[in-house]
Amino acid sequence: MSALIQQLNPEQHAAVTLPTENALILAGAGSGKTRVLTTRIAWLISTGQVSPAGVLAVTFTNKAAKEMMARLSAQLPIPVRGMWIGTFHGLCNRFLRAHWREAGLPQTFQILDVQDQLASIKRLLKGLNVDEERHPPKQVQWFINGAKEQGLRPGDVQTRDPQSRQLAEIYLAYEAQCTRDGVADFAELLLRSYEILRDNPAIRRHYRQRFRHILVDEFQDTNRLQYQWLKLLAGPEDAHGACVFAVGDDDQSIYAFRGAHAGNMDDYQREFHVRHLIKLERNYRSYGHILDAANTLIANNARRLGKNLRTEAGAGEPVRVFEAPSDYAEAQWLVEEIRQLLRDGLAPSEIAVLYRANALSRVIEGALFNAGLPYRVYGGLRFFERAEVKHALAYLRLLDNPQDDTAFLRVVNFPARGIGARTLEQLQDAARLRATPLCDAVDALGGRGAASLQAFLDLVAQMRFQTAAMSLPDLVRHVLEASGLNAHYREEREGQERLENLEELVNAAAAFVTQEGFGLQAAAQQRQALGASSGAATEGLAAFDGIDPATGETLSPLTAFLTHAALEAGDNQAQTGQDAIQMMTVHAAKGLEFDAVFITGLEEGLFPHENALSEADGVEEERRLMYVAITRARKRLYLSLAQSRMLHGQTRYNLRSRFFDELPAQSLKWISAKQPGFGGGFGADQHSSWSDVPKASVPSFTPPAPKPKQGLRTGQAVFHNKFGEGVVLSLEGDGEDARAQVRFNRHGTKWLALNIAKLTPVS
DNA sequence: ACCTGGGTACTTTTT
DNA sequence: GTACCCAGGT
Repeated sequence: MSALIQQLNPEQHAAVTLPTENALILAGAGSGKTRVLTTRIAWLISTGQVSPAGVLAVTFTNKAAKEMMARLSAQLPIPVRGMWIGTFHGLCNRFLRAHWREAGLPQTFQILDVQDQLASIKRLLKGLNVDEERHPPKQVQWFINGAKEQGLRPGDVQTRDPQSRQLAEIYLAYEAQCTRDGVADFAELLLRSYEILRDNPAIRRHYRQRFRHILVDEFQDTNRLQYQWLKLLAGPEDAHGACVFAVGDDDQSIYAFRGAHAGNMDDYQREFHVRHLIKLERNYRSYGHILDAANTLIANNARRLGKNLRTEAGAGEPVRVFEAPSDYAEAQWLVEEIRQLLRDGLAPSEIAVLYRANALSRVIEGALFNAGLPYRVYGGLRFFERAEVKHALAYLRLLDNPQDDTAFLRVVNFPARGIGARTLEQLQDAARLRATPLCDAVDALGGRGAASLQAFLDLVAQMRFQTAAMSLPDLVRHVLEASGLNAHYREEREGQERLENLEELVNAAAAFVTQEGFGLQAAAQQRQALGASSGAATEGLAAFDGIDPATGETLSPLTAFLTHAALEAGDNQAQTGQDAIQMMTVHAAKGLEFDAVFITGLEEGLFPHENALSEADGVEEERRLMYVAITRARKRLYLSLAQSRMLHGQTRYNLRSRFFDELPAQSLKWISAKQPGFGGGFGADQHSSWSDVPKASVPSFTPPAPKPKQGLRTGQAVFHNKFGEGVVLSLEGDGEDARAQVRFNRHGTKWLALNIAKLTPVS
């Protein structure tokens, strides 16, 4: 332990060994934030100031929580699994599983993700006969989540005008529907936990006595409700209050659009009487020019707590800037620069291409693909959000809770079993009339529809019976077969990938069982090791995940797995297993670092984004976003922009981003190609040929060059492979070594390596 | 049950 | 440009 402490720099050391009082650590990018957090916990425990059970550490992402647990278990010889380390939602879920009675939830309540919630709202609006023009489901969803994140129930919502009055009514009906279904949405997990703590003195007292130290990661990202929750949990400073250790960086606050309130940092300092504000300003990540760029840029923001990153690593290479005539040329330049970096020995995964909006990835992806460079695009659907996986999960949810109408409607007729829209409408009417879940209204119907519905219920009941004694992976496999999902996708032409995902779901279930160490024995051992249960939990309060305080029963593996699926949506792309160039939005890059970083599309309207210009503090948030992007780079940073770019179906001519005027000229090197446009090679010598493009020059509008004619054009060829038949949209290269963008159906395109001889020209 | 055409939106996103 | 949703037709 003392060795760990000694490795810290003076700032970090001061933070880790702070006395027991509320503190705020202003942790700059790359300043060893996670290290300080985990070492603080390790220090507190190893010096006997707190037991592992007395620590609560909260993060925003599962990734951060896992990272913290991994590092902590490397530092301390204690089982970390049972500690209260997790995301806000994960910890609140754990809390609600223990106090499901007080929460008024079924013990096996399921969690609605964003998709489920929207489906639930759509169903509700139909039932209420609400005009979807007047109240678009998305807006209703936004309203409800917004209200919950401010701690407001339907009765607390301001209802001055008819519009908001109706929204409040919908909110009320939505709550009733969730209760009937036995489900909770994400915001509900937090709000209900908050309310239990607020309204139940015994529970509040228990947790306040238990958690002596509360540590918060990414504090600048907390929303109002999360802050109030922390305040309630910590309790008053004088009496039995916990000690709060908040770590954050106001300059990296980029989530205001989803309710993050960086002002919580000011409130926290005031309301928690913070005496020690420690700044971690020594950066261990980037070279000097990169940090100079970051520091100079962010200094343009008015309201800051104030911080300046420094390094002892030297100045390094200047930041390279490239202004391309078009988005296409920008991508070509990118390819050449990346090739050079790879020649220099950089691993592909150490190169990141960042952009402000996902739409910008397309051109770049095309260029990388055609160049034969391996890449991975982050974003899009995550594993547990895929349609086929959601279908499977819906069956699993029905096993657990037949009243889950969202799950019911999702699969009642999938795979198709002759239950039409009219039958379902009748069923929903009947259920509404009786105020029961759909499964309890089937007997109200007659005719063929009723028989089909009954057959569905029987199917689910049969699955429940058959799987009762099965292990979780076996259960999942059985449901995939018995439900007909596997058969359905085996039949389908393009079902191969979906089948693989379903198989992956079985693997995920198996991995989950292994990881969680299911069974009472493991849980009991964990409790014992932490020395938590006997003392505090004798009050009848559970200490651990999924343990019913009254009966001591653990959650079933199935319920736990479903919770896991909702709370942790998984990776957003199948692992290629290949070392690949990383492509992602700037938001997605937060918390990551790479040897070389490209920030693309640095144009007015794009970055800063035009929508942000009209919002209060919008430009400041964009600037913070740019700050985050810059500070991702360790060794090399590239900035690029295009004078013209195809966006929303039309060519736009954007001006150079204002951020260039806010960067230190001495840290930038403007480069340009000898032959801008197409066909001009951006050879290796380009990298040393700096041009003298003056920084403030107005970009000249080069008319977009015609796209080079390369092989066949859109719709002129058909391609066959295992995916089926597809239309070639664009083609590069020749012979057996061609690459093409192929559209296989009306839903999306794929880039493929193919042999031109295999193409069938369209007559 | 499946296909097709029209209409629309389109910044960022974790849980 | 294009991705997605929904309505209405086959």
